[in-house]
Amino acid sequence: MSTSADDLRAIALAEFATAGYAATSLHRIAELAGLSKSSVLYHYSSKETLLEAAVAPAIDRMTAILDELASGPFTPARRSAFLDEFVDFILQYRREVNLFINQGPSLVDVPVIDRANEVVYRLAEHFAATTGSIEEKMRFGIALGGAAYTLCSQDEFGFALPIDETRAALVTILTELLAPIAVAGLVNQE
Amino acid sequence: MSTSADDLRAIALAEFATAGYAATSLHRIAELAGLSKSSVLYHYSSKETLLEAAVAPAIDRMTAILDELASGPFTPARRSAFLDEFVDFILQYRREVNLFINQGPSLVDVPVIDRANEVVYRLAEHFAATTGSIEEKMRFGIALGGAAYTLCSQDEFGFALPIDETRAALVTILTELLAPIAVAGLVNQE
DNA sequence: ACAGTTTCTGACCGATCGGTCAGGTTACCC
DNA sequence: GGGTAACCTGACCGATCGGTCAGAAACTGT
Repeated sequence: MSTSADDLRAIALAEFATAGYAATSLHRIAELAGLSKSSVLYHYSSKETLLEAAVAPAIDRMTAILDELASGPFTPARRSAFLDEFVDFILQYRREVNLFINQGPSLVDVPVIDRANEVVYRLAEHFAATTGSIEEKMRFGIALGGAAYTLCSQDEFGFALPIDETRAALVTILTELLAPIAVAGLVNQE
Repeated sequence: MSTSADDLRAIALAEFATAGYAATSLHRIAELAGLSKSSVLYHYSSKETLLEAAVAPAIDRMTAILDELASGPFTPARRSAFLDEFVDFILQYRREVNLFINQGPSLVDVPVIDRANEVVYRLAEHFAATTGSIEEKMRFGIALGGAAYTLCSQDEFGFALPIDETRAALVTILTELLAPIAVAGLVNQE
């Protein structure tokens, strides 16, 4: 609600994504926000709560996209629309996605990360279903992990690429990567 | 030299790659090796030394591949041979590569990681040169980050895919992803 | 001006971190 | 068997971690 709480959320998200959850101390977050550590713990009762607040919107958004996707047949038109939505999602929530991809496995005991891992699993399930070959699984993994890596390393290297050009390139590359999977999911051809 | 030192190196590498360098304590490594924390510090004088021992072979190998690549013109035959070598490298050193990709930016103060980041930069330079478009940069990033993600999440999910099939799929996908860049690097066509 | 609520802070706590050190244990060599 | 070097350990250190708590400071409505 207050600006301090929102500031803390944004700062924590950026630090968690770039430096890592374990490597980011509450003192560091407080320092960046111009507050004391106690104030951080006033707005968020624990470090874990802060992580949850930081990543929950991204999980909710991705869940909504998946629900919408599961509500009807996977026609080519829907496939294309989904890819656009997915790219927008990755662009808007690149820090959160990077956090899930890079630190998800090492934060399994945190409930909100489990929710995120479930969403990733649902997404993988939709693309590769149960009959996915090894190459299909790898195409999906490379697309997801690769997109997350490239987008967040932009932050880390300090410069920001023009967003519309980035989006167009991402749609091109992901469409190319996932095309065989999407076709197989639609007509299940060998 | 001794088996303890090698065991520690292997255990530390696996833990650093999956749980993260900051999140892995010397006590944890010692526990997995069946030793005391003091014994770990007997074989490696610090946690940073242990990290260096764990990742140095991968950096040396990648440096050698890049030196060889820079020693002559980038003919199609060399391009194909390089891709094979590169895929073998990623497969053999998947834990190290995953560590560089995921934690490189957050470990900039560690000298050996700086060496790794330099190697990644040399690699990127070779592919995208100075004229690389945004899409070319992203193709390279997705290939590298995506391959590292898919290979290491295999470890994390507990099962290992057949290696020859994995290698074949990886060559196919990376060739497809990097083809436009390699061609541009050779003849610099628009 | 007053009371009440929100926001913020420093002092403090137990736990764990990486690292040091003195000394015990094992293995090898003559 | 004695010496010696390699290996291993528990006790300990200062620093930092996440988190608690009592209370100061600032803002609110009346």
